Amino acid sequence: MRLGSGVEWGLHCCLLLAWLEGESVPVARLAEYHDLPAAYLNKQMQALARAGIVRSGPGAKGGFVLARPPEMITLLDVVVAIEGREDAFRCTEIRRSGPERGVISDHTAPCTIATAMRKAELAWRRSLAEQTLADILAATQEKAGAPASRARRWFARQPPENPGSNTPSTRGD
Amino acid sequence: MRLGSGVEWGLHCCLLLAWLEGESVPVARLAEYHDLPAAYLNKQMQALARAGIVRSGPGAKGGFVLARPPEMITLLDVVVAIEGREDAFRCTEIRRSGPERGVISDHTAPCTIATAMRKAELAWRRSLAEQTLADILAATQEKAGAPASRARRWFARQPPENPGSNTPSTRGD
DNA sequence: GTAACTGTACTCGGATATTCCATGTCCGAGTAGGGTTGG
DNA sequence: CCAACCCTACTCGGACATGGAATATCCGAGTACAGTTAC
Repeated sequence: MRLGSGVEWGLHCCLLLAWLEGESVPVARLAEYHDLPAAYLNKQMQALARAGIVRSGPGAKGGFVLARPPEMITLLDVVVAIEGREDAFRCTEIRRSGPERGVISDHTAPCTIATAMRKAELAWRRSLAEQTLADILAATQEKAGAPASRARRWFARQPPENPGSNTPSTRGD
Repeated sequence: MRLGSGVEWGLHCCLLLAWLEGESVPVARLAEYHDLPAAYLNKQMQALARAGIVRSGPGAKGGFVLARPPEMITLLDVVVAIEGREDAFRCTEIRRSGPERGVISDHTAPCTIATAMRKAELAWRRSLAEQTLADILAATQEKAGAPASRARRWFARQPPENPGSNTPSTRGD
C-alpha cells in the first residue's frame, strides 16, 4: 500500500497557511518554501480548492488561503480531497467467480473479508477525522524553534523583492 | 490510496485453505476456483510462503497449505506479507527543505504531521491485527449457503478427472 | 511375486514483458494593480 | 490635480509527457508417483 506524496505536501501547505492566517500565498511561494515542484504542487492545491478546504484567488495578490478555520479542517478532509473517497481495499467479489458463479445470489450476505477490511479502514478514517489542523497547529506551537514565527518572518520578508535595478548578483557580470 | 489486488486474492485463498483443512492445493486449482490468472496468483502465494503463512510443496500432490492454525493468522499478517511492512504515509521531511534548511537540526522533535498520520495508521494496523482468519472462518460458517461445505465438495470432486479415454466433450467431433 | 529403476507429469520458483497510474511539466485564460495620458 | 484608460505582470486552471510500480506471463529446477523390468 502506498499513500501519494501529494498528501504530505497538502498537509504541510495547509499547516503553513494556518500559520500565516488569512494571508494569500501563491503556489510558487509555497513550493519554494518546501523545495517542491511548483506546477505539480499546484495540481494538489487545486484538489484542495475543489474540496473547499482552501480558496484560490487569481491575479496579483492572488494565491491560496484556508477556506475554514483550522478547527474545522480534519486530516481526513485533506486526505480524501487529494487521494479520493474510494476505499483502499476494493472488493472485486471474486467469491462469485469460478464454479460458484451464479450460486451466490445478490441477496447473499456481504463478503466477510470485505467487511473485515472495511472495519479496519473505518478505524483509520476515524482516527484521521478526530485530528484537526488546529491540533497540529497547537502541537507545533509547543515545539522549540517556533516554526510558525519563523515562517511568518520569512514570508513577510520575501515578497518586496526589487526587480528593477537592484538585483544583487553575486557574480560581477 | 490504493491496496493491491493481491491482498484480496491472498485473503480469499487463505480462507479457502482454511476451509479445506490440511489439504494441499495447487495454485492452478486456487486460480480456477476464483477465476484468476494462475501465474500471478502464484506470485502472491509465494509472498505468503516467504512470510511463513502458508507452506508450499513441490511435485505431484504438492501445492499450498496453511502453515499455522487460523487462530494464529491475523489479517495484518497477510496484508504485510503481500503489501510490505513500510507505512503508507512516508514522511520526506520536507519541513527541512527550502529556507529552513539546516535550521531544523536532527534533534528536533519529530514531524508533527508524520506523527498524526502514523497514529491513524497504527489504528488501522491494530484493527487488522485484532481480526484473525478464524474470525472470518466463523463468520462464514454462520452464513446461509454453507460456502465451506460447497468448496470442500467441489475440491473433492475435481481432482480425479479421467484424462485417458473418458473426455466427455459436448461436441461430437 | 517383489523390489529397484526409470520415465513422465506435475508442482513451485524466479526471471521476463506489458499496462496503468502517479508524477512531473507545459501553456492558456483571467484578473488586479500600476503607469500613462488626456481633461 | 484628478480620473479614465490601457498595459503589463502575475495568478490559477487544465491539457500534455514521462517514469516506475503493479499487473500479467513464461520458462526452468525439482519432486513424487506410476509403470516397467530384472531378479
